[in-house]
Amino acid sequence: MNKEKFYITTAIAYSSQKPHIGNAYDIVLADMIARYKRMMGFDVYFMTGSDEHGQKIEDCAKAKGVTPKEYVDEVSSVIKDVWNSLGTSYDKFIRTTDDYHEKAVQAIFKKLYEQGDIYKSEYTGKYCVPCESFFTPSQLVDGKCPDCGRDVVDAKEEAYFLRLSKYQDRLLEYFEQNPDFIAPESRKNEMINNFLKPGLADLCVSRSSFKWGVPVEFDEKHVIYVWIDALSNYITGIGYNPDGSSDMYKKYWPADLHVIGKDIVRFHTIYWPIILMALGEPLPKKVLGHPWVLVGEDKMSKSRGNVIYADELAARFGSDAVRYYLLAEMPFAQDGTITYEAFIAKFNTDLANTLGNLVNRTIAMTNKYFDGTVQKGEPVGEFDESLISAARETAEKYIGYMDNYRNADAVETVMDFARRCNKYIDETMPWALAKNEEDKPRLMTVLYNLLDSIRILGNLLAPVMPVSAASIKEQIGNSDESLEFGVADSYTVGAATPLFARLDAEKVLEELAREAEEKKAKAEKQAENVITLPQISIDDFAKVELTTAKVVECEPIKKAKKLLKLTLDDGSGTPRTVASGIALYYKPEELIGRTVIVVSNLKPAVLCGVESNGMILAADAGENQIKVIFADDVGPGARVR
RNA sequence: CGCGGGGUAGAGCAGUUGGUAGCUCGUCGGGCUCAUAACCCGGAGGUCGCAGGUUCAAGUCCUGUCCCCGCAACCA
Repeated sequence: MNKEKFYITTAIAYSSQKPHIGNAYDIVLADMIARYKRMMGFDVYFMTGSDEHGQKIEDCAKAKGVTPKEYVDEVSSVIKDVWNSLGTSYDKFIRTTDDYHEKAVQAIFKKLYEQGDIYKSEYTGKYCVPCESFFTPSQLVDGKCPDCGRDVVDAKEEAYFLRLSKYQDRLLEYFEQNPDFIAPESRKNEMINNFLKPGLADLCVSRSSFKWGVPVEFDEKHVIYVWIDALSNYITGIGYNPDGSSDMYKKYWPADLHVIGKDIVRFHTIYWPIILMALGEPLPKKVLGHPWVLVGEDKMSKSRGNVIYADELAARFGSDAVRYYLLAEMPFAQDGTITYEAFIAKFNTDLANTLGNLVNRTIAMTNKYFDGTVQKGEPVGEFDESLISAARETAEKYIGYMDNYRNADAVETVMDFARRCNKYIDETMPWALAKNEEDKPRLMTVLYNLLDSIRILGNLLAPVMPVSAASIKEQIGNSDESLEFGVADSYTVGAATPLFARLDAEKVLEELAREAEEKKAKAEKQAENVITLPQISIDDFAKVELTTAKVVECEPIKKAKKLLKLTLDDGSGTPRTVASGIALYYKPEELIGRTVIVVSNLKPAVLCGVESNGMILAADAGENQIKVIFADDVGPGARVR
């Protein structure tokens, strides 16, 4: 018997910091699919890992005073711990610092270079001589080096480029021939319209401004662009090497599914296929770009202080509950939301009340009325047919949804069946049957029907909640994995132990609020110790010319979301135009007539088509708040020192 | 006019090829007692963003318009 293979991967987690629950959704979703495919008889290989190179990591390590390798060793193990705390069943955890991976990436780069898909050219940009660094125009601060503040010069640097343009048409063709390649479909349109149709510019695939990466084998002052390095994990992890691949690679590639976040769809549906085309390897069958997990309305971010970590949630509520929430609550294409309130509500209604209680009451009755053992009876009674056909339909619908990766719909279908089972109890009223000896056979049939339904429920839920599914099997004393009704001859149940204990919402929320307070206090303490800029002399400060100026006119800049165009009277007689990124915080009319402080000797710069001569002083007043510093009691044109 | 997605009961969401607007939570009322104060039934609650159009018939197709969210550019 030759089982069909199914190779599934997640995005590898970037090892700059501990992953939050949004990052964890990626692997939980992939894990559900992997477990489901195993259940359906596939030979599944499930890979995840960590992405450990790049400038950001080099910077993080420097800030912490450790080597990059020490830094990623630490973070990578944290990532692994978080994944494990969620009971994910990956077969392999690849690290991009693994020796074989780095060697394979070098070989890939070399092969592409030798066949001309990667070529050496020049990268033009702004260069700071003392810092020996290149910057893009957008990285510059006041037109100067963001690191040292000195002038930058136009300069060229040699770099390697990947010929994306050469493969553009072939990729477009592939999209057309494989309409299911990108899911959801809206993401596909975005890629085609935004990137493919305007034309692809060749991608710069080497860096020489930092060292923490895979060196180009034949030109060691360059390191390979992190995305080339990271994407390659999908093939190097199963043994690909241009100089000779493993049998495993031949068996599993191409991947059946890449599960990734919607933010990196571009890399997986444009760059990655092109790399594979250039290597002469088949393309993955499908890329699933899932939405994000938001906290309330907002994106999770450390600076907002609203980060929820999966492992902490799992420690408190259990890994199954976390998995259940993510898989049941996340829409297919739109961003989903997590809040503690919603989490607790879902936990209580679905897991404790509907499912847990169903299992509990059924087993309790089996013990109470039959000492734990019931035989299969004739399902002839009223309501039986309806229950049994519901069981069958549930399995069918579930499979249909799962095959299309509609996880939330699949879970919902299963919970519907659990509700149907609860209804069956009310319909048949076992407690009434128990009162008459002649109804005992009927009562036995009812309980058997319930137990067999619960068995199916457990099996369907196994990909979502492996721990609870195992507990259900144990409690009903049957581990038959068939999804068909009536396969068991009899049941001998164990003791009834609640699957999920109801949560006292108020109490839990209070506790969480208290802990959040403590955390915040701690974070603030740490914030006091943050590294500030190096000290400067009074002469340095004297280079900055600050002047008060009255806002004469103010209007939004059409093409920009965050910019306001201000016309200022700075006492010089000629109006001064300044662009300022405060459109989200101030309306034009709020500023007209007020006096602000402007950095008046700043080099002009063009922003969204507007020439800006100077910069308004404003304070970052807490999260997501910017406050302009006003000097209304001083007239315009005064020097500020 | 940069590209894309969305606006459906108090909240969160479904609504294939146009044909009586559904689900979960919440809410109100009722029932039951096997069970984790759980379970079951019923009611209330929606001009399907707005305005036009096509049609015997539109949440579903077309046009215009407003708002929200991503991506891109820009946060001097």
